[in-house]
Amino acid sequence: MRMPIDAVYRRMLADLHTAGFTDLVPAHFAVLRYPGPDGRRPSDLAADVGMSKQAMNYLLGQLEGLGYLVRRDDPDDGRSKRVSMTDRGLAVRDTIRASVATIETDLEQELGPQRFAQLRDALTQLNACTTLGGSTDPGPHAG
Amino acid sequence: MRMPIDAVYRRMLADLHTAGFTDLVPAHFAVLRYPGPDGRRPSDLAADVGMSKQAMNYLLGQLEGLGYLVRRDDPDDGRSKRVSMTDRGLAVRDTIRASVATIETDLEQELGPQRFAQLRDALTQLNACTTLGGSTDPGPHAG
DNA sequence: CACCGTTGTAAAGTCGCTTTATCAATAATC
DNA sequence: GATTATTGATAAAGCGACTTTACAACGGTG
Repeated sequence: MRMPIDAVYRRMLADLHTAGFTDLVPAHFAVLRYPGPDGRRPSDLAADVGMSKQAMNYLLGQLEGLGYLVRRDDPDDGRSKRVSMTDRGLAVRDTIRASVATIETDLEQELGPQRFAQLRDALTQLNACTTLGGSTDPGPHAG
Repeated sequence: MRMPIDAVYRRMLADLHTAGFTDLVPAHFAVLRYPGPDGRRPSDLAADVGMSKQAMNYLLGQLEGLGYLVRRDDPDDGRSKRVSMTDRGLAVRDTIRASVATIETDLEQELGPQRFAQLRDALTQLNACTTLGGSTDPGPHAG
């Protein structure tokens, strides 16, 4: 189970690199994932991924430095900020979506339409079920 | 796809902790995985996991310090060493196997026998196929 | 206004690695 | 048999991706 998902991540990163976004590293997927950070607050993004605000802000700082997004003040709340994707950031988002689409097509071709649908449904069900339960909270442990 | 496997890892670690092996951390799974390090050489283990010999040796040093294994000289090759699991190490191996068995049982109960078998087969096929291809070589990148 | 919770962030530390560099033992070549 | 290349382990230093701790700015509530 571990190998296929690792392969998917490698493939996505490879697609991004060949598309010219060579400055992205795997850690950035914590930000650049569905539904994307555009218009959202750093704290909320951190909560989504299950890591600290500081760690998320560290990644956001990197992506801002690379020109993928900017953090601007929230007009409605003086404390908070809002992430706003640049054109480059939107291009990355589109590239990721295209990559995922082609990967799914490849998987469907490998497994056949029926088995692919079964796999998708099974994983979706596991996502929602409580059997594997457990919080996304990383808990107190360094590393 | 990512969420279920993360949940499995958390569950395995939780089972180990409740079984009394509270000093194990996720990184140790790189060593304590099928088929286990017993009788094997550090270099080979590193190659299996796809990381450097130094990193593997770092983990082996931790596990040796915790009393899970020892590194003794290879009688057939003066350069190399062989990993030998202690009783505690063997107990961990058994605990992991039991944990995996119960997790699979739970998944089978959640999905039903047929869907569980389908999931297993699909993932096995993806493991073997070249569509997702790509080497396990981490390549030259720090992180 | 005083109080408390929240947001962002700065600083320092930790962990799990990688790269680089030795050193010893073996294997290959002359 | 001496020299060179390869393989194995491992120490040292460094980096990336976090964490914990600490704090200042802001906002809602009494």
